[in-house]
Amino acid sequence: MSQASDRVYTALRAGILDGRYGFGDRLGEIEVAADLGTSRTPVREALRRLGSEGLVEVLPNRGARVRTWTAQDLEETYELRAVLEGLGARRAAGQVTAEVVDELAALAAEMVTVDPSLGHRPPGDFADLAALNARFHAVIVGAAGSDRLAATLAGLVQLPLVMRTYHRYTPAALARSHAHHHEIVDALRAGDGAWAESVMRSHVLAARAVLLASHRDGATGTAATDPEGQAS
Amino acid sequence: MSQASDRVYTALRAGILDGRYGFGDRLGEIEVAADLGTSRTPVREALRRLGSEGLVEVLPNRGARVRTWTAQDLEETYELRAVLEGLGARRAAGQVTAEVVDELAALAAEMVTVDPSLGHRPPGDFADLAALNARFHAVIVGAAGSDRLAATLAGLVQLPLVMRTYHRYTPAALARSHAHHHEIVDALRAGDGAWAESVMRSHVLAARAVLLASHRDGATGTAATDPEGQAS
DNA sequence: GCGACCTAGATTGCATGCAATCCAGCCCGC
DNA sequence: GCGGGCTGGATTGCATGCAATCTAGGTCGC
Repeated sequence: MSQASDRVYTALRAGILDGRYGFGDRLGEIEVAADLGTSRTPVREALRRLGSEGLVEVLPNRGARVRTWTAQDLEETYELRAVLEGLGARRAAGQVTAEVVDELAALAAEMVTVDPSLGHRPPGDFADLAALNARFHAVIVGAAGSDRLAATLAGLVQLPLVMRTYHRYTPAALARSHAHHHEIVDALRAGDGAWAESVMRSHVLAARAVLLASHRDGATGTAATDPEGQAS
Repeated sequence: MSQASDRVYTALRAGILDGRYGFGDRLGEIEVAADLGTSRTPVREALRRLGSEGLVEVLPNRGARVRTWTAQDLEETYELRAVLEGLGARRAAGQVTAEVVDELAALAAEMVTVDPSLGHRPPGDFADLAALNARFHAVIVGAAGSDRLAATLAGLVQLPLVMRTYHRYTPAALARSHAHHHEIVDALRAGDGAWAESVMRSHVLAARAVLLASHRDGATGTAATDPEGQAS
């Protein structure tokens, strides 16, 4: 992490995710290097890395730009996540420990207590909810015990982060999301892989529906001033 | 492709897949650069790229080495492929054209005619079979029409290539593989997504069983002198 | 007036020099 | 004899110079 290359990667990634760099913005090597006080070499490496993760597109001899997302990109990504997170939940159900289930139950419960739509936070303040949700999903993927699955998913979760997903949820959709979380915990505690997989798939596909609906309503998803707020 | 970085990437990838570089071999930047007649910069880029695809592991300040595969790596990778290629088959069933189905049928038929175990090729000559099989799967993924799925799978198919999979198939397993191919074609022609998905999953999981069995029998999978021969 | 060509500036891609880090072997002390 | 520390060699990581490529603007011809 003291490596310059990693610093540049982290900085660029954060800049894209919180909207400092908007969709389609050019990322010139010289410009970025100057901004971050380093040389072009680590910047090149970071850009290639971000390119392989799908956050930026690099054109030969023409530099890199922040990738723009179409409705189809959203749909494909969430379809993949539904399948892969479903697989993760199924695997987790077969080997998760009681301690981890308890942790997940605590996370699910806490998410309800920080839901702005339920009056526990100022309206629009989804920061805590998003963080807890991310952790909830991360714990399940971890409990699946497949490094390969975790790595594959890591390359897909990037996209939702820039969309400030939670801001698009209606209170009803949020309530459904909470219900899903609790149901997933129950399925895992029961050791029922098929159940856990099924609920997880529903959970992700429901998130996809929310995003697609809001996408159709003209919200282009240009990440604005708000760093957090991704869901599912 | 005239780009030096791409040339190095292709050369290294080929070298790993056909066993010129064995599992665990060190890939020094200077050494590789000298071998390929270029400088260290494009070599570095190629190594990072191969690292993100899982073919080599790069350790900070310690260089890159060809990744070694455990039984668990095999299992996880094939589990992911089963799910993802199943998804691809399901999507393809809903939108594939008659022309593409005909092409797949032709590929499936031709695979039978080049099967060494059926006496149509010298024993052990799986080159044509492997090439046709790769094309068969690629056509289906293409027919699924999801760039994101194709990209995700591309990062997973790397592994089987080094294992010379087909050499481990028994004649009975090969016959089953052919039967799967024909059944997938039938399911696609019928537009039956659930059927196509199910058969494709069986197909990949059967391949996993072959690999795992042969892995247990002490075959470490160190790709030897034979460039081709991957299956499913 | 419009379009193709050409040139200039800028940017990426590659090569190479230098500093930081790591590993192996050796030496010294116990 | 054995273990810890240290030093030398080698290798990676970063910085920077140079060549190749691309884009933009203008100019010339029609």
